[in-house]
Amino acid sequence: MNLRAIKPPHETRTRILDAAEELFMQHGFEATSMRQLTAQAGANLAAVNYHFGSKDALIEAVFRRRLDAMNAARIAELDRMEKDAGARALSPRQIIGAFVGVSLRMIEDSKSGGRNFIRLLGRTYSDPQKPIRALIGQLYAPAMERFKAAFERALPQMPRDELIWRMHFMFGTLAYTLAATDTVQLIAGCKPEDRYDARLLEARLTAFLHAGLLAPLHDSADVKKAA
Amino acid sequence: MNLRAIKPPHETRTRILDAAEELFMQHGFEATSMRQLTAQAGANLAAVNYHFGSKDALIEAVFRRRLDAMNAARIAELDRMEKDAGARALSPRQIIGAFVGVSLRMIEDSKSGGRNFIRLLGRTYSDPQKPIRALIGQLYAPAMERFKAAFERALPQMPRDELIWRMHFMFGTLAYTLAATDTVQLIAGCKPEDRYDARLLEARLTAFLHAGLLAPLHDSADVKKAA
DNA sequence: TCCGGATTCAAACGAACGTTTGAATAGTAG
DNA sequence: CTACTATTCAAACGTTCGTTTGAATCCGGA
Repeated sequence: MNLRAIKPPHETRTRILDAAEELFMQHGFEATSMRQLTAQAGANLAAVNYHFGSKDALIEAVFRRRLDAMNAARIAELDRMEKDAGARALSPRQIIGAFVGVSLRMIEDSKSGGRNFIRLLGRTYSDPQKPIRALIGQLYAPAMERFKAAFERALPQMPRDELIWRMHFMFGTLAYTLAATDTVQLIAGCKPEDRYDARLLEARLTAFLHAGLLAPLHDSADVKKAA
Repeated sequence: MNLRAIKPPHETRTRILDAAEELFMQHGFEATSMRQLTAQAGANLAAVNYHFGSKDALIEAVFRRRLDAMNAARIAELDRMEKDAGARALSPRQIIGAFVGVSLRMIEDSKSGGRNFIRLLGRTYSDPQKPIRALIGQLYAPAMERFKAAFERALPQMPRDELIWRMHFMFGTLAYTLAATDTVQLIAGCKPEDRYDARLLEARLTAFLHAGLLAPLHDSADVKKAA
């Protein structure tokens, strides 16, 4: 009977995913042991292998649970804005907003544990393990294509390869900002209480990314000068 | 006798550091075992503990070997430029160039293994292990202070906290760019042969960072609109 | 009530980990 | 050559890891 969804909808499964999200974020994948993880989830050591098959499969499940929905939300916001705009092209600022807004709104929701996931995600973009990055890349691919197309339409005069690099830079800035919101204290003794004012952070980040995306094109003189 | 510096100047030590740099970059700290590491270095398994004391101490040594020199080079370049400028203030572009130039020049040098280190460094900024990030932060602190002061002089009209965040964003963009120069292929089927044209990358990155740093200040209307 | 699949549990497995040990070797100063 | 220190080496240590096993327990449907 696959009616498990009615009464306890994978209660243990969910608790394991939540615990994994938090511990993976705090300590990383390798440094989080199954014993530590199942203990935090209030489950038996064997529960992970029973419900997910292996630790690697659990890692994948942690990302699939949230990332599909996140990227679907991004694409939906883009669709909605394009429908509202009718024939007019979207502004770069709107497109950026659709991309970073989803992440930053999730960071505010400390209830459902979305914050843990966002920080975990930011870390994982540059994870040394190739299969993990491959998974992330695969889950991101559809949204990436969609946003690339939107930017190309909004910035028809920008060379294709330049746009790709600027998207790369923007993506990196977002990833790092999400992953290392505590590192900013290293730059300055920043008061930690306003670290998570997501609206202010969104305004700051959007202003930075927007300006970077629309930066004047470097000319070959710059390249020669840098040599 | 501590004349070891004449004939074989810590030959084994150096080989271990080189191997560690490469393997840590490829697989991360935890996923790199001492057996794998010493095998690649052509040394005995016990050599790491003999020369460094422990695996953690080796990790620290890997960063100390390069990071002190890197930040000294950054500060020296800043000093030189300020001396050349005399009473005039440095331009933001010059300061950015001093910061990213050192990293990007190191990525070209595939001979001494600097490239491995740069990519390893980019990854480590967002390493989940707190002591590792603390070490990096500590090694970076002097240069960070120096650059913050330089930016404050170049941009006296910019609010202090805004500048800190923009430095944070710039730092993140650089870190991610260094760490994930292969991820750009996920955005588009980028030809891998020009991935490491460091001069072109420096021009692109500098243009992006410069525009982001000088972005118009967001006003409170943006924040309200984003809500 | 009793059955049968789903889930939980305690216990154990073999493998791999970082580290330690004590003997063997290399290389130099006296 | 001898004595001594620095280094290398093979072997083993105890621990922890992810996973497996087989019995115990839960629980809805006949």
